[in-house]
Parts: sequence; C-alpha cells; structure tokens
Amino acid sequence: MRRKPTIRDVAAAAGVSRGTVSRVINGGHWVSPDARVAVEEAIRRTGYTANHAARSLATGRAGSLAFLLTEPQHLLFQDPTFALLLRGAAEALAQRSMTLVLLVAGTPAERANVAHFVSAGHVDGVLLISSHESDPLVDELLEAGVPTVCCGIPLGHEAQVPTVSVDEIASAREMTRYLRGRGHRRIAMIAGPHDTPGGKFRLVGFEEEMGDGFDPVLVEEGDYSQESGALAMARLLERTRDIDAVFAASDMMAAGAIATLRKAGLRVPEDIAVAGFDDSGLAATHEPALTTMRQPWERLSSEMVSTLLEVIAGAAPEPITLPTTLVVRDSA
Amino acid sequence: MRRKPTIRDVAAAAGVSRGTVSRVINGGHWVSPDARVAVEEAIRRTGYTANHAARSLATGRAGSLAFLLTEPQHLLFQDPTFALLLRGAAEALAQRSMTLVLLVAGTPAERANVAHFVSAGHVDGVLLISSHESDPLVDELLEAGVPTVCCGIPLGHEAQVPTVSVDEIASAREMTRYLRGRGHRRIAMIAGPHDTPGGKFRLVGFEEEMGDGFDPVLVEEGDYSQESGALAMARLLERTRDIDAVFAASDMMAAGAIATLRKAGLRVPEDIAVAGFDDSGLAATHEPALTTMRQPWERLSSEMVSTLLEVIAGAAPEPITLPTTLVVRDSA
DNA sequence: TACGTAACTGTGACCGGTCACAGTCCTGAT
DNA sequence: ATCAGGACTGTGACCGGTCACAGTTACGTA
Repeated sequence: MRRKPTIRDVAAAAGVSRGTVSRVINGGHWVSPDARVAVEEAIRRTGYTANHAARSLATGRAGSLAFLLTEPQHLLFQDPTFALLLRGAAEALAQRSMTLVLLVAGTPAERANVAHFVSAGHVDGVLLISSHESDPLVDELLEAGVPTVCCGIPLGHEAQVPTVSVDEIASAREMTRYLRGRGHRRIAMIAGPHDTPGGKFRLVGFEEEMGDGFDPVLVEEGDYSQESGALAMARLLERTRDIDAVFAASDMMAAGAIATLRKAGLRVPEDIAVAGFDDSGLAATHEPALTTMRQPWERLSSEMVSTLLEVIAGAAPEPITLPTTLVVRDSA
Repeated sequence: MRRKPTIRDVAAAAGVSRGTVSRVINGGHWVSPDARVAVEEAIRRTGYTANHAARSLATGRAGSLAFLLTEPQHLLFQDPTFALLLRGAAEALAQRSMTLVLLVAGTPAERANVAHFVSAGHVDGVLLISSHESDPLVDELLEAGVPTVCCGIPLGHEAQVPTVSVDEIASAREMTRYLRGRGHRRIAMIAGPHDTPGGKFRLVGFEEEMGDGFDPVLVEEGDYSQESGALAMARLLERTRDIDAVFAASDMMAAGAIATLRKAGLRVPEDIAVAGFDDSGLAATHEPALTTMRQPWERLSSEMVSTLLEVIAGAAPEPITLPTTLVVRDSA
C-alpha cells in the first residue's frame, strides 16, 4: 500500500499550487471556477483526504469536543435513554466533520488526567455532563479557559458558564398541576439529590405549585436510582399512609417506589398514582407504563453542541432552556 | 494568556537540545541521569504538555481508537449495562494515554462518512460493535487495512478478523443445564436474531444441551428488545401451554416474556421459570429479580482494547473467548 | 598513547497542512 | 495610455513534534 496522497499530490495533479488546493478545501473563496473544478477532480482521482493532525497543528484547533462524564456511577450507565445524549452529540458533531472524544473522570486519578488532557488543548471544548454542585472540575475548566458548556445548571456556578438545560421548575409545576387536576391532594415527592439541579429545582417547582397544599412531611430524597426510590417510598409509608400520589424526580425512582408500594399491598394507580421524570427507556415498558415528563434528549445534545461551538467562536451565549412534555400513561 | 510552552522552551529551560527532551519524554533511554532530571524539572517548571497533533503528524499515529456502533437502534441505547463496554474501553485507553472517539454509523450517510473518516487514518484502529451478519462495513474496514477488533464473532467473517467474545455456546449450555437441574423439561427458548452471534450460538448451546429433549416448537426469535420478548412469549403461549421454563437470550426479552406471562395469569417462577442473559442493569432490580448469565463487560472492553493494540503493533492475535457466570436470582 | 566502542547529545530535515504576503492578470475609469 | 484595485495564484515560513544521523565525550584495552 503506497503512501497516502497529500495536498501536494493534489496540487500537482490539478496543475495548481498547494495554496489553491487549500482554498478549495476551505470553502473555495477567491478561486476561479476552472481551478476549482480541476482541484475537485484531482481530489477525486487521487482519493485525497485531509490529514487531521496536520491541519490541527497548523490551525491550532483540534477538531474535536470532549464529552466529559464526571461521576463514577453516572446516570449514563443506569439509564439507557441518557445514552441518547451521547449519541446525539456524536451525530451533531459528525455533521460538522468534528469528532466526539469520550472522557471519563470518575476516580481522582482520572480527574487529574482529564484536566490535564483538556487543558492541553487536545480538544476544542468540553460538553460537561456533571450534576453535583461540589464539582471542582468546573472551576478548573473555567480557570484554564477551556470552552465549556454544561448540561443542566451547575449549582454554585450559575451564570459563570453557558448551559443547556430543561426548564426544571416549569416541568415540575406542570406534572404537579396534572396530578392535582386528577384530584390528588396528598402528593408526595421523591426528589433527587439537593445538590443537583434536578433535585433542587424540581422540588422548587413542586412546592410552588402545591402552594398551601405543600407538606414537608411528604418529601423524601433519593439519588435517582431505582433502589433509592424504593427506600424513599418505604420511608414515606412508614411516616404516613395519607398519600394519594407520588411524584418521583426520575423514572427509575418511580419504578422503585412502585415496587415498594406493591409490596405494601397498594395498587398503582388505583390506590396511589405514581409519576416519574425523564421518559427514559423503561417508562414505556414498565408495568404499569409510567406517566412522566419527557426530556428532549435529542435537542439537548444538539443545542449543547451548537452552544459550545459558539463559545469556541468567542461568543458568550445566553443559557438555553428547553421545554419538556408531559407524557400520560398508566401509572398516574 | 501567553503561548503554550513547546518542546523548545523546555529544552532551553533545561539547557539541553530538543532531541534530548524528546528522548526523556519517550522513555528516557540513552539519556544521562543529569539531563533527565534537568528536563523533568524543566517540564514541571514550564508546565509543558506535549502537543497531540504535532506528535501525530510526526509519527503517523493518531493516538486514538474508534468505538464504532453500526446499528441505528443499537443495544447501547436500550441496555445501560452495555454502556459499561464503552466506559471500560475509554478507561483502558486513558491508561495508555490514548483517547476514545465515538463513531455512530446508523444511517447510510453516516456509514459513508465513518468509513471515509476511519480509512483516512484519523484513528489507529476500530473497536467494532456490530452484530448483524450482513454488515458490509467489516469488509470495508478489512479491505482498507484498518486494524479492527470485533466484539462478538461477526458471522460470515469468522477467522478473518480478531475478536473478543463470550463463550456463547458454553454459556447457553450452562444455563440450560441449570434449568434442567431444577427439574424443568419443557424449556422454551426465546432466541436472538439468527444473524447475530448471540442469536445463533446461544440457540446452538441450548439445543446441544437439551439433546433429545429439544423441541423446535418451543423456539421463538426476538430482537433482544423487551417488546420482542413479550411478543415471542405470546406466540409461544398461543402454540402450547406445555412449557415449564423459558430461556431468553437477553434480560430485556426475559422481562418482556414475564410481562406476557403475568397477563396470561401465570406466575414466575412458580408456574414458569424464566431466565435471561447479560446480567444487565435491570436484572437485579426487576421484579422478580432475573436469573441470568453475566457477561464480563469490564473484561470484554479491556481485552478488546489490548487485542486491538496488538493488531496495530502488527500481531495477529488469536480470538479471545471469555467465560460468563451463572447468576441465580428469583426468576428461575 | 592511541583507538575502538558505547553512551550520550545536538542538528537539520520532515510530517502535511494553513496563512500572510507578494505577485500576476484583467478590467474599467481617468 | 496609465493606473487603481479587485480577483486570483504561488511561495516560503511556520505549527510542534520525531527521527536519522553526525558529532562529542568517556572509558577500557592494546
């Protein structure tokens, strides 16, 4: 197998200079039509493909973005729908001839490596998939001047970093309103961790919408996992049986809650209605199928990518808030 | 923010030449102890980080591997445990200072892009996550001379490409043996698609182990999804009620089968035992918890990475077969 | 003392692009 | 006829590494 053709080979084949070939490749401005077709033809004949590394070196741009997961046991590895975010980002980038580099910063050692790697400019920017407030990685990235976009508002860093998120408060209000509209009054909430935006703001929305009907006794916290939902539900039941609906901040917690209710001899939705959040993969297939708030995963990822590209281009984009949609199924 | 330090800056700071710095970075052979510490000290002082692109250009190596998904609705996006494969690969690479590039080749347009991208040498090799026999991408990659390792034996390409897979036949036999050991005789199988290794070989193992007890009437095929499992189970029940156990080729199909059985008024495992395959995330939390074969996801990914690196280094490694382990829970 | 050799070091060329700049050509206005 | 200026093209330098090779040094041996 002989050497891959370079821009010089193409130039020679087309009878023009390297500069002209480069211009054709990069948009073709200030190139005569003749030269352009000659170059395009030569590219075809030679089977030329631009060398990423060389271009990177010359332009100082990497041509890739990092998809950075910052937690050891991340949602991605529990909730399949979340992987859509990853997939969507990869596709959005592929359309722009860029690539997605997956980085995992679970252990402290990994975090150091990742910080080093990212700061070294091996990627043009970072799609930060983090949720916990305490995350010092956000600071590091900001300090190092690495273009960063967060998925979900990073508590403690509001307004410092561009974000793409769903309207947590409005979403929670909508679900709460729906439950109340169905006649439920003693509605419990299984919230997410209070140091995550989903944990904090969904509870805020719930509380706002409940108004006078809000009862702090009916609030428990989980970590989004199925097991934590089951345990939270158990704690609620232990405290009181005067509950007619449960709003869980994730579908998995809703599933866990339902399992606990079943064991307690309660029927869903007849005795107690249960609603989730995310519209993750299990929502539709769960028995009973879950009523939930759908997160616009595809749009989230594409907006993250375009926002990050804006940041890289030097802009300071406004935070983007996307709407969710209520999906009514059987559980509530 | 001033320019990032280069190898020249380090050389100047250490009072040596670029060549010596380069040698220190790349293992430090043939470098005097004095020079080595001087360079290491200079690297620390200047905060030097090697430029990926420049190195890539000079060495001709990309320093990254592709994680290539070749199906539109891939398992990854349905089964969270599968994401462990991705994560494991990313971590195994990070340890070697390489990166993982995620490529999705769902649509035909994407496939063309990906083939182009990969053949262009933007990555050093490909971890191919494909399953269907018909996949022409395997041929393309092989033809283009791109180092490739498959996860699971690609039917129709056996022995042409290095693979890392679980011992499908032995796994299926073990599960079948277990079910028979529990006294079941009329065991049905919900197999995977016959053009996937998991679909084909798990059925082979099942048939082998059943021996004379094998009844083709008790075999149905699904596509690994929960819904397909439910439908397959419905077809089986329509055909005969003389079934005392079901072996599904995936946990999700097992879950679907259980839902169908429930609707038919049958109890699991009292009336019919149901076993799955994968030990995916839902297996442990499902109600009832699934008896299943655990796939060694972490090892699969790390073996894939090391095998691929061997291929890149010029070796022709033997196919690697990993064992699975029987996990007994409540469903069978 | 001379010399071969192993250990170490420095240098220039090169990887394959991009970019700034200079140069050429052509058109239309003065 | 001259010239300004726009359209296009070619060239050399540069991005930041690696590598082959030539050069230097120190040491053991004849």
